[in-house]
Amino acid sequence: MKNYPFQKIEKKWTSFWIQKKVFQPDLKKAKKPFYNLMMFPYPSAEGLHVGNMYAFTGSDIYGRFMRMRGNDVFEPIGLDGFGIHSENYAIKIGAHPMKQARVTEKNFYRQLLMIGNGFAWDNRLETYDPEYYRWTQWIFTELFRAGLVSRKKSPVNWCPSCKTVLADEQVISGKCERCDSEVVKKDLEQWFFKTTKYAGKLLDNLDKLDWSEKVKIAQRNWIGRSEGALIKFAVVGFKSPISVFTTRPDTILGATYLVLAPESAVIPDLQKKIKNWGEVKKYVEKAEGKSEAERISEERAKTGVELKGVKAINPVNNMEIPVWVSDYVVEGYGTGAIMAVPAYDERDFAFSEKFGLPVVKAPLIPKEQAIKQIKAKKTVEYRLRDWLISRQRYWGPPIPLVYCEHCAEALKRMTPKQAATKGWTKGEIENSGWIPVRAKDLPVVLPYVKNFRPTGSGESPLASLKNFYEAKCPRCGKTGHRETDVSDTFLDSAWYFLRYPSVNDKSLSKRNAFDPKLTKKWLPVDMYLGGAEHAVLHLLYSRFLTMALKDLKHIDFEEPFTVFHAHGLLLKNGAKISKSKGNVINPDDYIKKFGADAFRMHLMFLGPLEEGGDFRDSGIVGITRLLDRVWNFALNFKPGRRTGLSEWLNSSIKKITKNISDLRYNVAISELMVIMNKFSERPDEVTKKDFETFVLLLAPFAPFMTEEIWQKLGNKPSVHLKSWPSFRESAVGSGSFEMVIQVNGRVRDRVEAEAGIDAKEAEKIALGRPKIKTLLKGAKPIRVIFVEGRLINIVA
RNA sequence: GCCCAGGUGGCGGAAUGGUAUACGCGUACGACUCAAAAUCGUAUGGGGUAACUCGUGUGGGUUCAAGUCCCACCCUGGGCACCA
Repeated sequence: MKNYPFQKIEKKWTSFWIQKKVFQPDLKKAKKPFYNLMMFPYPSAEGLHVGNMYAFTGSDIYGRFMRMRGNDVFEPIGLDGFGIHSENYAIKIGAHPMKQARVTEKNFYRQLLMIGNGFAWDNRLETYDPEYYRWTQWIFTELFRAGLVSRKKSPVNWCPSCKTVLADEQVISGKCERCDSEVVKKDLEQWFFKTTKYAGKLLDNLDKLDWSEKVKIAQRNWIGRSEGALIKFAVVGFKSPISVFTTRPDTILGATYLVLAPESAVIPDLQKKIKNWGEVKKYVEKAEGKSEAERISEERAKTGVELKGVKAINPVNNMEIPVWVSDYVVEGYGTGAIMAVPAYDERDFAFSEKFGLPVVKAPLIPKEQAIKQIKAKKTVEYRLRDWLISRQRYWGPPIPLVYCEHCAEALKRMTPKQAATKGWTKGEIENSGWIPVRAKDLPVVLPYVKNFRPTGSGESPLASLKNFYEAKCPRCGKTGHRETDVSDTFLDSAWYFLRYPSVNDKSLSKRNAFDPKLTKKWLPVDMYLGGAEHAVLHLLYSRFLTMALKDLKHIDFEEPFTVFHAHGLLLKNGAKISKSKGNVINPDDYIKKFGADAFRMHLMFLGPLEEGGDFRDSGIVGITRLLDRVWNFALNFKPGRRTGLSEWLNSSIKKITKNISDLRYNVAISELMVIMNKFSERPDEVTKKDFETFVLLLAPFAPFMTEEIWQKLGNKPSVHLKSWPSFRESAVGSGSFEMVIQVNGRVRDRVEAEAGIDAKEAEKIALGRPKIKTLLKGAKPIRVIFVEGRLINIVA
């Protein structure tokens, strides 16, 4: 028994594949394009995490399978190396992110080459490459011009450790998605993408997508659609009413007070009427300073202050009811004001209990009737918020806007309509004075800044560079100042899949973010694989951006990923892998020791890809044993005579094909083991074709060894471009089967029977068995159930 | 609290309502060896000498037949969380 010399063979085929561009499809001429993609990694750590290897291998096996099934598979790779994660890592190790990027890039590509994936290396991209981010900035300006970007002052999430604002999606249970610090609220003016404009479409389209169900559910919950009504409550002695949103207009008779969010603009408006203004002001200020975590830690104990002197009128019965302010009502959802119905709402009930407010169990009215009676307006509300895109950091694409006072002044002298006819864009009119940099002047290059660390002042480090922020207005040419914030990393990754097909054509890249023809041919992505943790981050942002780009007529589809599957989590000895636990697995060590094929197969054998697996060192020998056996079988192979083995192989091909399609690679591998066991038992019955079939079935899992064996068998490389073995759906009914004989549902006997027999014949055989005779003691069967080719059950 | 996913040998995990524990790890014994490793072979859910019997988180139910379907509950993992 010889050990498989993986080092030599891996080296040989790695260079062969690259030289011959085996996995580089002709993007223009491909007949059956299949875009197979795994979420690209962010190179923030020492090297590729074993979790990345796990996911990439899972994706690659699918890609190789689809290639052998006759598709032109495009499997690109790149790095998401721009942004806060890479910058934080650079800070941690005391390097400059611009220099560090080159170091990590080299290491990541080395590792990604090692695992033997069929990547289209010519199309790789890095998000920090100015040739890439010029188009990230271009997308920003396109959305800006179309009125999908707005500058708003609002209470936003601020991470005190990362010293920047964050989007809602990047706050996980009150903590920063990157560094786990508690996030606080700050009132700041920031740039937002209007994701809420697409809330309805983002939700409705989910039904049409072939995605992991849990991810769709997470998105549905995040978007949070509620049908309800807006109800106006007049305020005694005040001109404008207070508008509330409710999903239960039918409970209006039980509405005994109103509650406003502390941030509600209605409160300052009512200042003159509020008799206890000092107390109210104090409460509002305190509530605004609370962090998310603080609000949670208070276990929902209700606090609040009555706005004394303010009375609202319940429109259904004209009762005067008090108005309160409390932080259990949130600004930014509905109108930031509610009607409290303590008899029908738990939270309102708790509040009433605490402050001794009346609980009126009033009769309910049918919803439609209630809406009509109080002249309410039916509406749909979404939980989804706009995407906060500004970051007060260094390592990202500068937001390509210039503020120009002259243009702001000019706009003031026009109505929006007039401005529009004069060629001002929607975004420029909405955000007076802000002018996007023209496409031909992009990219706005990120300058080298020695002191790149975040300042914490609410401004990016770029704000300290006069020669950066001083800029000519793209519209009037007078001196203005640049926006100095950079954009969110998630914007970089929200469109990279659009860029891949177009990336290697350098002449093209100067003109287009994505070539229309190539985009039409290759997109949307046919198979996307990645982590479920991106359910409401990357996956939602990408969907939004794709919809926006479609509406701007840059692409002709609105969903980026036709199929998406989430891979599971890889554990080590039952525990989560983390640096703090010290159980990090370095893939390099394993590949060096066992070879890439063994490492790939070991990872995939742990469990179904979508459920993850538990990595234990002990298990890998099962795979190396298999590979050594295959290798030795190949070395000693002498073609055998054709027998029943070929027939039996048919069902194995069928099983393996089905299990790969379902991403159940663990079961496919076990079936490969079954075949090898059978081959070892009866080596002189294995024909050349049988063995070649096996090699083809093994190829997606062990790309290096199978390539070598394929050549040893006298075939031309590459095995990975050959056709997947075919199979017949139904087994040919020949020979015999083991018939199980049950009595009252219990297995009592087994007998070899002819394949084609019917129920009557089966019954005759069964009743003739001595064991069954004894059991029945002469009793006549009440009923006999026969399952063809499997079993017979005698009910007595 | 709500919403998902899941509880199967010592372990990772298989099982179109039809032979529970495939495949692999581990363990035991045997072969080879001076010996060990590697490799190969055999066995391996519990109880029982055996016939047999009990077994897929718990308790019910449907069915000729339930790990699989239905009802109730327990536990674990994940997500959301004062969204009116």
